[in-house]
Amino acid sequence: MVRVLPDVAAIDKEFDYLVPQAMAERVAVGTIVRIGLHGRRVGGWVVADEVTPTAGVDLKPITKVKGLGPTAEILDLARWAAWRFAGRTATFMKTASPETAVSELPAPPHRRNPPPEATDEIAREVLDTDLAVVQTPPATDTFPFIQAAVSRGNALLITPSLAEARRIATRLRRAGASVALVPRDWALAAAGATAVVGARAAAFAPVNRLAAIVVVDEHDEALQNEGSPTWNAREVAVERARRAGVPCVLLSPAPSLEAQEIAPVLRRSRAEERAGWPIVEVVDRRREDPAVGGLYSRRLVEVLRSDRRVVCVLNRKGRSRLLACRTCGSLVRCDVCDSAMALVADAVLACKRCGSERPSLCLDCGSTVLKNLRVGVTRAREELEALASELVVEVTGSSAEVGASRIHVGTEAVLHRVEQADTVAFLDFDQELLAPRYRAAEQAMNLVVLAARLVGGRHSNGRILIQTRLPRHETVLGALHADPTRVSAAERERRRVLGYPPFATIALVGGEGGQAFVQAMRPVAGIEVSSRADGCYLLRSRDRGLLLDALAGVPRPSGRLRLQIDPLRL
DNA sequence: CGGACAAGCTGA
DNA sequence: CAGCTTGTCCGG
Repeated sequence: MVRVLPDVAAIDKEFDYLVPQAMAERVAVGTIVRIGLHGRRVGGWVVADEVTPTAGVDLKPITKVKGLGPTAEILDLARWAAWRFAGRTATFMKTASPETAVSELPAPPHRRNPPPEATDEIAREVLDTDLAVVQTPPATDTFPFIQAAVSRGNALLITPSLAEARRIATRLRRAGASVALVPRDWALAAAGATAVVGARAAAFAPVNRLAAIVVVDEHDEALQNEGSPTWNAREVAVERARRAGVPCVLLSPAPSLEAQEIAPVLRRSRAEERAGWPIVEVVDRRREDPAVGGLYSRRLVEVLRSDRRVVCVLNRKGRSRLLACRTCGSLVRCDVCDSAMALVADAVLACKRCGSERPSLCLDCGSTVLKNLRVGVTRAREELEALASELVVEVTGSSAEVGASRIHVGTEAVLHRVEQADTVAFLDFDQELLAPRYRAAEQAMNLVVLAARLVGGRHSNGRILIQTRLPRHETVLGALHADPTRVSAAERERRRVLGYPPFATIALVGGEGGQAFVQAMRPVAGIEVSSRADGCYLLRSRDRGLLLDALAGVPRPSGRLRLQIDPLRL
């Protein structure tokens, strides 16, 4: 007899089933089975073996053995993740399971000509520690860390995107390693590939005799699930390594505050750090002639008319409007929280972050004449084309293929889609800096990292042009000095004071069942509860365990419930 | 989640 | 009161 966790999102319960004699051999903890539950057939995972019968229930047999599933260790990890991110164990078991049924494992691949010994000294060193965070400049190769991990035995390599995982897999195969790219090669990974590589979900992938974990671009927000549960592969990787007693290395050009809180950051010398970043030029928009819309500085036009391949970034996603004083050029910002303000009614400004209002006038010079600074990518493309007297291609998330054009303009997506450039120009960096999100400064730095990768380091004459009205902002200075710690230093204090992650844990409770859920939670000292304008509830505690235990202790009310732990957008 | 069953609503 | 909708409960 076994205990089974059904693969039904809304049922967070386990049920006991009989194992028919003919199936007994193929059933163990983790096995994926089919069961009859309340008149329907559903899938599920065996979560316990040789269970003693519960009195007073007549058991049904398992209908079918579908195939191999996650190991008992991964099941435990899934249970931990369900607590850590206030989700369901089944959600994580699904992430940990193969896409299509695996009835048996292939023969374990023998370690071919052992991968070359890692030559990088830091790379070998960090794999001798339990947990390391390494600041790797954007234009430097992180492959030595991957090699160092693989040289220790079977390694798990987690990247923000499958595309990046594929690149790493290809390089490792060339180096002679047997590589499983998950989710596709789940069976090979379970059988014992030397390297298991994949995106976020790889944090739950099977690895036979795990020896090390490397998280590439630990700061990348793609490592966190957007929807609920908002689980983060970095956190899962750290926990998995801890449980397995193997080293875990977190790599990033701009380590997140979350990573910095779990281990000290290892950095290279200033000279090496600087060499790995491109030259950054800051254009102070307050001093610029407001040419066409003020978005195109003289310096930008110069670059556009040169022979350099240029990528222009203009994030006009979202509805937020940005205003500036027509007289002195200052940005209209909230006098309470410093966030950008929008015109909500005739002559009334409202802050998008804290909601405070004031009459529409410039606090710097008193002028009441403000201008809307928002220009969309489509308009910008036409204007850039006119300025450059050359074809300019627009690139957005959905738009067609990237052309052979010398100049591209687009939203953030352009940084992912264009493969190489000589200059990346942020037409309106203030929109990133002042975005009404608590992580705005860090997110803006992440864009600079993407831009730096596109243009390469100092040696390749890569350049980044930042047009801003906030030239003293720590993100601008951080980019200018090739020093991302400036951003984290400023950000750390802000978040500590305001009680944001990683110094507090936040649970955003929404959905129709949200209110019932919050009310069912009895008040706990140390957990602060507030309701928001959008009907969601925000729970905050400086003590993560306290909040997570409290959340786990509340029975889920009927109706949809959206629980997000430390959402990235807040 | 989704089937079962109960309670509520409608029209002849 | 049949025939249908809506709501609540609970699964081995």
